[in-house]
Amino acid sequence: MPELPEVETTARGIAPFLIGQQFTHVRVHQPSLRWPIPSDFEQRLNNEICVSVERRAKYLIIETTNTQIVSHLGMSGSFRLVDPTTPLKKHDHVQIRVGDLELRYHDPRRFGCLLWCESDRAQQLLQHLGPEPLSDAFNGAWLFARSRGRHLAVKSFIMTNAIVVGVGNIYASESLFLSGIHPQRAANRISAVRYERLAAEIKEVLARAIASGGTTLRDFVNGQGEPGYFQQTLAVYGRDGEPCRHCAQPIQSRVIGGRNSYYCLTCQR
DNA sequence: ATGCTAACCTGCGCGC
DNA sequence: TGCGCGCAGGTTAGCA
Repeated sequence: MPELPEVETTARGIAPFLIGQQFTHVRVHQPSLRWPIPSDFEQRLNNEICVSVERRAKYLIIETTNTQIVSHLGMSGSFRLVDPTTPLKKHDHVQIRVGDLELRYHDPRRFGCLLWCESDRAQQLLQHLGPEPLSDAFNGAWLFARSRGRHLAVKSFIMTNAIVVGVGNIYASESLFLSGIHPQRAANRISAVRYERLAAEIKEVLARAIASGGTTLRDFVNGQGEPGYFQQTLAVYGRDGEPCRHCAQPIQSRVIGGRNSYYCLTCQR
């Protein structure tokens, strides 16, 4: 599930309950994620005081007095705060007591990770990340400059983390629809003006999704339900064969860069 | 360098 | 009801 808005919502949701608190009763039940949870995770994290919880790209950075954790939720990961007496669910891989609550990392597909920030692996993951989509460093001029000489489909281009972070499969389709750009168009065959529009739509759609996800923060405490943004009306994603909300022509779908992609043949060129 | 594919895993929904 | 198949929000490794 996690696209950038969900990671941001997670960070904002858990931060107030973690910051200033001591981590105790740290337990790892299943270390084999995308990369193994370090063997000293329990021992080294136990009794640490949480200092901050931040998001970078789709990574969560949890800082304590003496160390720093980098976590990615992969395709199916989530952090939830629950009452410590709540029975463990299948695929609850890590539990950390935080005051009166317990933080649990849950990840059925195990594509996520929990790493020490200073590890070679974590540094490798973080070092080539492009600008944050909601920052001023990300704009149409940046996309235009970086796309010269690139022949790949624009959808694959904006999903490349070295270009811009946090644009996942859902919001790539959505932002291209909103900017009237065909997802298959070669990245270097799009004008500066159209990239200006695309950058603006990426910011807009992500900001809206974060605002909508932010309405369900309490879900992180009682551990129920999914963030609300996912219920928002999507213009094209997953609407294969349904009428375009703009022109009523059926929404098309095809695989681009190995990912299913949705678009309107009439509205997107 | 660029760009494409396979791979990592489990769960779910669908057709039979 | 059960079973097999295809597909799923991400990202890296490896190969042309």
